[in-house]
Amino acid sequence: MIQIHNSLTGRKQPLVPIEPGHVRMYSCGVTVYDYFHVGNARMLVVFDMVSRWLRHGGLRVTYVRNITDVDDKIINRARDAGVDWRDHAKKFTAAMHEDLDRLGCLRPEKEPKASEYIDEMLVMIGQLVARGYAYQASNGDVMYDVRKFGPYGRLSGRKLDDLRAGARVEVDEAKRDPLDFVLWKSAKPGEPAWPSAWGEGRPGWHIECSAMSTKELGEHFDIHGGGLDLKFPHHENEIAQTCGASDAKFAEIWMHNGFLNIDNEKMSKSLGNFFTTREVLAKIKHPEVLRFFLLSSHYRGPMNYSVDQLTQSEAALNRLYTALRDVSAVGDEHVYSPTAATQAFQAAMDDDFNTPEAIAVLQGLARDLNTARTIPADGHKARLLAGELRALGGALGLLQLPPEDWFRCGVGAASGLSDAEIEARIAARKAAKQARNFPESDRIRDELAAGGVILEDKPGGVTTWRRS
RNA sequence: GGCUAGGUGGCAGAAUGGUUAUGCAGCGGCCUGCAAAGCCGUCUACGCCGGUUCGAUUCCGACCCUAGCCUCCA
Repeated sequence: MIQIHNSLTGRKQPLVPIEPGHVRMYSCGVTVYDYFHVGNARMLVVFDMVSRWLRHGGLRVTYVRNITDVDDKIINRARDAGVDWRDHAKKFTAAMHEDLDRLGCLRPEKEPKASEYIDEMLVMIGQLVARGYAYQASNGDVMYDVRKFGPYGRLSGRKLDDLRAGARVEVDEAKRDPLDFVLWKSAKPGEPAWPSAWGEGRPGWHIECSAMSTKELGEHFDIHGGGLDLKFPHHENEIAQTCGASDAKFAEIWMHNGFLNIDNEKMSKSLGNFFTTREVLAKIKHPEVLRFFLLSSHYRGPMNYSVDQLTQSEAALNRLYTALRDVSAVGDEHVYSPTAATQAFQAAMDDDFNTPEAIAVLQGLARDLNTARTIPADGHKARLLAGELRALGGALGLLQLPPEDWFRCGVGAASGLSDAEIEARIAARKAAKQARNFPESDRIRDELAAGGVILEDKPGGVTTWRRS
């Protein structure tokens, strides 16, 4: 039984799908106004991991992750670039898909775009107005009246009065309460606008997720997720909207991933201390390094981004792929008999997706595998362990490359020596070694090392290599 | 000010009321022409102060510190 920490209650609870055997989950994706940053990548990888693990357990999963393609930032960026906002959003949607594919994130069942759900949003706003939860303010905007929604603040554990005591609330004469938020913004010249009962305008940010999740998953579904920064006010507002419009039960479990920090400060676009996923991918050996890094600490905790951390992740993957090297090339790697490792892995993942613990299990498995492969009689055992390691890694979206591909890619792969040149150097070294001309063979090895190629002599005169 | 999450060994990062996390780094050994990789062994912990307990890093309370939210943000 999978236990999940529910942000709504602050406790773990068993996942009992509303519809037996079928989990419906929604996560708030990104706003496509620029390349997404590594902090966004964390959320995207985390919920990809969640959906994978649920499927791994035999559940049918309908995963919906939205794309916000109508928003102030997009409109502003498009205007600055002198292009239509739709084209701007399309460009960065395509870029997002490229980067996500490289990170090994599977496509969700559905990726609704806000601009395609305007009608649904207007229906929901209409329901909110009709039921007295929303009003049209003097400036034409349609506002949500938070005082009317009793449970407001439940998710974030706040009371309206506490929030007001914060004092830094904006002054907006049009609002009945400073925390009232916009459902529908009245049109301004030059901005995208749609006709509505409240005049031409465009949606506020929060309403899109209520409309899209309801349309695609229904009013009552299993998991709703996103970054911790969306807990308040975005998710709080979503609850107010969806539940206000129809007495919906909405999401059973709310999941929030922690921040990716840099220098122990939150990485965010407004602070300017961020790296785009694209930049990071260009600097590392393989996108799997970033995926591994993002899964190497528990999803709810904070984690710190640093080059050193990425290097450690790369080293960890080197170790795992080294264990798989050569062994996995033999036999059917999908056939294996689960050992205690599979059980431990499953227990870790079932306990609120404890990926660091699960990764530790993989590392223990790698040790057993390394031991088995040094014993000739254990060849079969080694193959089974390799199969198990790959299968478990696959549950996290890791370790799916042929090991040789992993070792041959690297920062020097494009600019340095070609594979053929390396092989030629190795042959020359082998000749020198056979002539017991060790100074020469060592010179060749050092030369290759300087070019980022590390040699490893194996029994039987075989030399393998890898790029550092 | 209100609310939330944390403080674990050189670094990263889990579990756990008494017993090895795991990886990297260090040290010793095996293997190797020497390396690399691997294997074996090994050293560095549990913010501070009280309490509960036969026993607490683990439970309870106070305190200190850090980060985050309270304004767009994964």
